[in-house]
Amino acid sequence: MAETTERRAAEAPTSKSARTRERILDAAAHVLSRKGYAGTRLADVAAHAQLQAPTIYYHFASRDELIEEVMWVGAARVHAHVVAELEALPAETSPLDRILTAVEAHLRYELLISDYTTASIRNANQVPEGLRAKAAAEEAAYARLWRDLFTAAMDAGQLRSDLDITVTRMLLLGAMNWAAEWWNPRHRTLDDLVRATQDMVRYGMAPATA
Amino acid sequence: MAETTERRAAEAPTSKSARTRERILDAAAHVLSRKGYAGTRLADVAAHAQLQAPTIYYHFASRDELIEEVMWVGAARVHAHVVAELEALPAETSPLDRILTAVEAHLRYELLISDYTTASIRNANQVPEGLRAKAAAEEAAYARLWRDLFTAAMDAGQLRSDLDITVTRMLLLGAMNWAAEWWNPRHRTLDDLVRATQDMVRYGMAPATA
DNA sequence: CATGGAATCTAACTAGAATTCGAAATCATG
DNA sequence: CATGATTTCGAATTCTAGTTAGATTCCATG
Repeated sequence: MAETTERRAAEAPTSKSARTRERILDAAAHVLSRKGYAGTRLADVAAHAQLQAPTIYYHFASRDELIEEVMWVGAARVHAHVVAELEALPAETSPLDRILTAVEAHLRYELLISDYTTASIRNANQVPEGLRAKAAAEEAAYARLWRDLFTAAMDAGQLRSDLDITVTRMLLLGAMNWAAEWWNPRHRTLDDLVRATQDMVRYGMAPATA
Repeated sequence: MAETTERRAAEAPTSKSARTRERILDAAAHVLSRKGYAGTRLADVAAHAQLQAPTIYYHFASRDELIEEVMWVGAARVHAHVVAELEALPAETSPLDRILTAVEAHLRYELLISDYTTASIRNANQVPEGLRAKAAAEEAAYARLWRDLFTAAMDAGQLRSDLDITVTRMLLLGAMNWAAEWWNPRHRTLDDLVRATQDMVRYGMAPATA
């Protein structure tokens, strides 16, 4: 987490214009993640960013361009975060442990840090094709990362040999993405959620003897 | 205006009015599942139902009432389908096998049979509060069904004793719900998806020996 | 075949929201 | 403090889409 703060500090916008632009993007991510593509009103975004709607046009060419950037940034930031966490691991870390680390990184970023991620996740299928190009490319790269993690674990014999790693990978990502719809920090700590997800990966639900 | 208080919606439509009403509902479910709440245009719904937009008002009082019914029907129908499949099981079926049956029933209904289910799933968090009451009540009842399935399996010793059944249940439902976002019958059969999901429940990903 | 209710249509109204434009306010700098 | 550039705003424009009203077509029945 200190790492994230550091990275954010490094990317901290300097000029006033850049800071306002970032505030608008943040507000758009917030609204987009809750109201969906068609339901995102520039007036709402402006209110969250504490300015008037027309001001947005000084920083973005159009509503669609603003949304396109939110979607793209959302996908790019989880990806970068997970990559960073994986690279921080000791070189000898086993493939299965790398998957468990990726699980934790994905959940933490999605649920704690970023409205962008939930915005891009929830609207992946609602946004018009034209706006999806950059985001889709990022998502494809992120999917490759996960595919490689699973392939490595399978090659190392750390996964059931009859496991359908393509389907299972999507099921796992789905379980994590959906957590944004129901997880409530008042009912369960994020630590508990992370642990339950990792246990699910390792052990399933049934006792080992079954 | 046709009687709006009518309850038996899923049965075979008799009158011409009832059939048209059903066609509009089907079209609304289709559009809603793809465009989201705010993106659902009555003109699109009308086009899918092969009629003009104002005709919808002969069968529904407003756009919101139409959408409310789609959301409610969506939740109610999966629930009813899963219940029916469970009741068809022999009385001596083990709690774990009942969970696996529910998994299969949920996936098949969601992915094969019903646009309503995906519509209600995808829009649960986007629809305004006022429209969510009936759907939310249905979803709560459905959640209780799953909770009872898990509790029974835990009591029977068919789940790991340290399993967090609340979180795990939501992870499982999330994995299944998310499948609507990515599952493509051209890449994987539904049978394969069902099997992979059930295996995930039973065995997790790692080999039993690990 | 006539008739009246049921069902659907076309045309018009209206509200909301993206966008544009020119004025006003703010800010950096000499 | 003055001035020009940067940034923000209020007002006006335009387009979209829900809704209403009234006319028209469909259809069962005597």
